[in-house]
Amino acid sequence: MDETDELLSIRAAELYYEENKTQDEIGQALRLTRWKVGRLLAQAKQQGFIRIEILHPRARRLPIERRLREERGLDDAIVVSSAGVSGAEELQARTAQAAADYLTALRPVPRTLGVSWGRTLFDISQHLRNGWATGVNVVQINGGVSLNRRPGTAAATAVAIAQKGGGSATLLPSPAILEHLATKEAIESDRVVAGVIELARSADAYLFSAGPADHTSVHIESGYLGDRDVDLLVQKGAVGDVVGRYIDSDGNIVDPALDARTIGLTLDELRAGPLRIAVISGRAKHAVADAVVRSGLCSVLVTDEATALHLLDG
Amino acid sequence: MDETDELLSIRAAELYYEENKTQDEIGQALRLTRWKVGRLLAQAKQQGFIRIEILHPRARRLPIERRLREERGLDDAIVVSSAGVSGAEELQARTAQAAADYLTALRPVPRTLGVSWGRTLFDISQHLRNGWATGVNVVQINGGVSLNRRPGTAAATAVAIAQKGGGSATLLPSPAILEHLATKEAIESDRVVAGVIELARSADAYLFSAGPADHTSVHIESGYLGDRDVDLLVQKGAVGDVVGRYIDSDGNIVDPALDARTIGLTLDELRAGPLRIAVISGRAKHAVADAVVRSGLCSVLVTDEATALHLLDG
DNA sequence: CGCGACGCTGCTCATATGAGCAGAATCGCA
DNA sequence: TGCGATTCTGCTCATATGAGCAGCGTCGCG
Repeated sequence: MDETDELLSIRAAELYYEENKTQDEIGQALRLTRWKVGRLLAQAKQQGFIRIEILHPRARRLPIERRLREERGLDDAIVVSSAGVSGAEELQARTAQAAADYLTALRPVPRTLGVSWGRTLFDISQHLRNGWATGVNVVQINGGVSLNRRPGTAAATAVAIAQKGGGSATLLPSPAILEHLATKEAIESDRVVAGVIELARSADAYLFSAGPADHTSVHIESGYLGDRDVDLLVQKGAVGDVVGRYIDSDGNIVDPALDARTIGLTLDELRAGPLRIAVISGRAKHAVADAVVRSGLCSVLVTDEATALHLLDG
Repeated sequence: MDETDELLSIRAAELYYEENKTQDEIGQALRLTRWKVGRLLAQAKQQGFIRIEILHPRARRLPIERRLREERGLDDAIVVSSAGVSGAEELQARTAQAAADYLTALRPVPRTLGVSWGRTLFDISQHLRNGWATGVNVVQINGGVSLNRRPGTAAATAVAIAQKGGGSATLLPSPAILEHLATKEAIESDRVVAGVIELARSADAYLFSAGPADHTSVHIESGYLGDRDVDLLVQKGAVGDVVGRYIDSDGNIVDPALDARTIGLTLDELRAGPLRIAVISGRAKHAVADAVVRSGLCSVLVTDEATALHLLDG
């Protein structure tokens, strides 16, 4: 397109999109045939001069979702729009809402849903409507009894999801990470705990998030790990954690000893699930989102636009 | 529009604008008639959920231009888009380009064009094409021999506009502001100077900018005023200057004594011109732009989107 | 200078879309 | 509950738009 046509296409676009003139009227104004106007508008679009945004908290980016499915091999992807977002927490809320919407629309409705816990999962539980399902049983897939915070946020999440879905929750009564391997093995061999994990293994779907490998991690907040521990994990290549297990950028466990002291489904058990919905958003989680997708931990990803574009274009 | 319809309208908009589906196809996908889809899309637009931007350095905002004409009584207005602008200087460049475009398209072509000088006018002169007019005579309308900077930027501006327009420039060989009233009167009574000012009074069109009343003012840079002087002017209510004359928010001269020492057209003489094109953009000039428009100093305004919106919505 | 190839123009025709309207459904109020 | 008022729905019809195509001009190359 030469200079003159480029300028004309902009003038035409202004009249078409801002003034709602017909292509015929624009032709008269610019002394062009209406066909020429149509072609100029097509060129303007094709050259990317026209940007159309949908400004709404529930808006999604379907073309990006398609690319995630096609280029990253996901079964499904939900990408919320970042258009007009004020701050990071708004993006979290939008993503949580989208995850809740996805769960609600999910067919067939899972009879047993395995869930992790954390800030993201809690948000999702809050965004779910009462009656989002009828009779969903929720089971925790990793340990989550908090050590120093008000106990029960993990439990509250699972219970809320279950109650609003007209079912009941099965809690995993255990800390996330134990200090000694022996303790972990003892807890794991407990009848109740073993039963819960067994139930978790057989869930129809998993819903989980991932945490960043930095000092904002919920594991530090909960007292399972110290700043020091996280620094060491990062040194070993950790980009974040999934169900309490720290992984590197390829999705491999970075510290097998630590992993052995972590209660809940293993990553391979998680990966064996038929439907694995990961909900991951925010700048800090770009790297771990990539690792989760790369290693096939999730089959469905709910995320924000910026994270999605990071996964696609680096 | 209730919650359900709002959500549906967003889904429809995604399919329509991002996936290029027809309303009929969307109807099938969402189990709606195509008429319902059309109505949902109309509602989405009307509620402002759909934003269409034209991303191009030459893009203008026609609806805002119309409002400026209608609500601020301008004969014409040119508003450049701020969409996708990286920094302040890009906005200046866009505005200067728009002013150059406006001059080039101006009919009838003015035989004599009165110009002020400054950063903005210089930019315009650079953006004009060679041969933008044939035989335009340019005359300076205010004094502009710089005291401490390389002399001639003012002259270079007028000369460039004239040369590219196939005409010649008449310079006003005088400083902008004199220290003593007597000196000013002496210079003004000089045959040559008086002749130039007389020619300036009879120009077919004026092209000028305005400066902010702050320490970035070109009058400080040129040595006509000190930081102290400007502070005093601001105290007296100055919002900026036009052709070297400082005005308050109603367009009145704030310091008559200073004004009397300023060489060039008076504001009333400027206001008497048949076509008065002001080119004003940038955050710092919002107040002075308002004063210029409010007091009828310009009949045509070339500006940026943010400044225009400031003039319209405060 | 001649000739083929390419791109651009203005058209016809098919399709997509918006305006307007009559009947159906819903609402509000007694 | 009944009834008028209002909104909503699905339609017809007019219009706007995009696809495709033949003719023209222009360009590059021999």
